[in-house]
Amino acid sequence: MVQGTKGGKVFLGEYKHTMDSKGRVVIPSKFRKELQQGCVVTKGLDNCLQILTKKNWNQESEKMASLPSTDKTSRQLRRALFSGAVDSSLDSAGRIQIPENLRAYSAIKENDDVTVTGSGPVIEIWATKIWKKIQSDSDNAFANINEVKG
Amino acid sequence: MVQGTKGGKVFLGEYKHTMDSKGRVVIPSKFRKELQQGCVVTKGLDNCLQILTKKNWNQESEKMASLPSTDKTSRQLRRALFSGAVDSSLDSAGRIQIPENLRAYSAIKENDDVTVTGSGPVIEIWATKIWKKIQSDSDNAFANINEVKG
DNA sequence: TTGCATAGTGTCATAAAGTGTCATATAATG
DNA sequence: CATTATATGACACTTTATGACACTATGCAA
Repeated sequence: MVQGTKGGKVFLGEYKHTMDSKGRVVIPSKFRKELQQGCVVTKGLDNCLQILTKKNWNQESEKMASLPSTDKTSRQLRRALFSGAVDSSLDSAGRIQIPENLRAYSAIKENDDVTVTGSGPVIEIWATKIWKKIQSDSDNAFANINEVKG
Repeated sequence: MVQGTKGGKVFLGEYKHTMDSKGRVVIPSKFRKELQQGCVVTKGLDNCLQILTKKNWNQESEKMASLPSTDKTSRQLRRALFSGAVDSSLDSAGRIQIPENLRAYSAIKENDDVTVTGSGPVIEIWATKIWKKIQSDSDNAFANINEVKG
């Protein structure tokens, strides 16, 4: 979804947190500066959530908004993109509120362990359970590539 | 039908409510500000209802009005748009009344579950039953695109 | 017309969800 | 180790959602 954001911030790293009893998740302090001006949370692949800076979101969504809604596929894309997104911002403690539908999508419940990762132009939020599985897959793929190359 | 509202409010998110016993539906608080000055409810495609801000409605209806009435599809679209539309507004509790004909169109009955979604320039109201189906279609279309894009 | 039924509107009380703030615990940094 | 920053939980507070109920308007039939 998000790609080729030339010159934009690159988010790196992996952080463990928990969702609090009110559905909030702490954003690692290293990521906060870029999100101070507001951010958008959307559904990502493999049940993760993505946090985009306002700037990245605008780039993505403007394409969508201008598609003709007479075309069925366009309508579907638009609905998926917009209905799965939320305007958000950090509170004074550096947290964001995850709305119900996105909590359901990501399978993160109150008090669950959450992994927040920097993934280049976007930040991803995972149920730690799911992240562990994905990570081992990714690591294997990475190892295999290096086997072949090296 | 509705598209390309550059710079206008972009509605985001998915909210679950019910229609009350009098045919009213709560509008999520995040959407209310833009509708305070009045709104228009129309029939949308795929059995949803759409809520447009006054501003968007004016833009749309002007486009429609200017379509050639020699073209059959244009005439049909125009009739559907205008005859299915109602001027409306939020009550003091943030709800709108859905008139009988639109309830029938959208298959939403008293006390039914309703899903309200932000879909960019417009707000859509769905019978939750129908939304669930539409959503999985939309999500699939969306996922496919992202797979391809990488 | 009067009375009745139905649909719609407005308001309130309660419940639920979300937000903000603070105190303490933990970790990071020099 | 001392200092600072960050994370977490607790709690108070605000906003929003929901259902109930009374009131108004409208149409229909006796």
